[in-house]
Amino acid sequence: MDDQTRMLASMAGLGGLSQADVSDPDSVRKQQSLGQPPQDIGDILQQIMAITDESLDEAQARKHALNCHRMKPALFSVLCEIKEKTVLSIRGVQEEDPPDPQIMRLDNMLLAEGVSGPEKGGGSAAAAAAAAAAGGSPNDGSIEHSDYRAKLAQIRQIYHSELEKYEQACSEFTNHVMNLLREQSRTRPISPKEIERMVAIIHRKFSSIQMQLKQSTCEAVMILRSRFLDARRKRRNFNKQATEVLNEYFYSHLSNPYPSEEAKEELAKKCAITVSQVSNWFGNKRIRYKKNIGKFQEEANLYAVKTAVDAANVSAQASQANSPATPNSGGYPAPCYTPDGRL
DNA sequence: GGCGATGATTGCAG
DNA sequence: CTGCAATCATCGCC
Repeated sequence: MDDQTRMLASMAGLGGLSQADVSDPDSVRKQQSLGQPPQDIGDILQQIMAITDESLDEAQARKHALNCHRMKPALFSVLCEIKEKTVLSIRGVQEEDPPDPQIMRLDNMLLAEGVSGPEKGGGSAAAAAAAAAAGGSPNDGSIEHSDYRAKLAQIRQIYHSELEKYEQACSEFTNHVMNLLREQSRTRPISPKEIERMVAIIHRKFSSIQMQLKQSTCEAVMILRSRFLDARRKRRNFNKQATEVLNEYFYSHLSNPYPSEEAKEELAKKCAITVSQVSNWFGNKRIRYKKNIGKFQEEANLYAVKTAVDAANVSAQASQANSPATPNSGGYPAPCYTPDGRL
């Protein structure tokens, strides 16, 4: 016990004590017994600060001297002994870290979105499923789809390159620390278990950084999805032919512009849009027509003429003049040719 | 960029 | 559920 104390005391003042002092522990004891500290703390600090002014060679020489010190093996064994005792208490603190549920959630989502999974298939499958769920129109679906995939691939690429960078940095840092610890284990006792623990700590730190990366990647994917799959955002005007077909039907049924389910299906097929899009169109058209008949007058006349011509063609073929196809009783007011555009 | 047109959504009534 | 009315969000022209 007394020997150990003496040795530790010498160790503590090693930097500041001369070789003679160290080799004579009694001198330290004498100092202590007189109520004086082994060495003034200011001196020690000065010594430490002085190290930064030393050249690397000097430091190396000092280190070498320390390693070759004749007291070194003895001190080392004492430190090992003390370490052995303290490690026992540390061991209890060690916790087995279970897989973080948040990381698992993020991983699952990235996998489902095809960001972290295999290169092909996953992403497009997810996009296809999402597009199907959104009920995208068949005509522009492929364009949207490829655009979505391109963006997703971009996110995927950034994610993987960042992940690789983090992993590389992690392993580099781990190696560096391990080398440092191995180097230090020559002068102080460091068990493999401790190195392992340090590596685990480093990995935990890096995995928390990775989690941030995963989190922001998930956010990016969510934003992408909402941008591309929100039907309102991906609105495309119907093509000219589709609008013409719909308008033709609307103005030729102005008295009752409510297509039956069959008529809607027929129109949907003709226009290459969905039935609900046909319903939307008619809903919008009715309300907008009613709100401002004047504005639609020209259009209405155009289609009235068109249907009349069509009807005339049909009747000419039948060698019979029929009435126009526009019945007009009890429905929306039909347009007329007033110069001020009012009815 | 402003602005009207237009397809989609939402909330409500019947 | 359907239709209406208001509103949103984007398109496309100037």
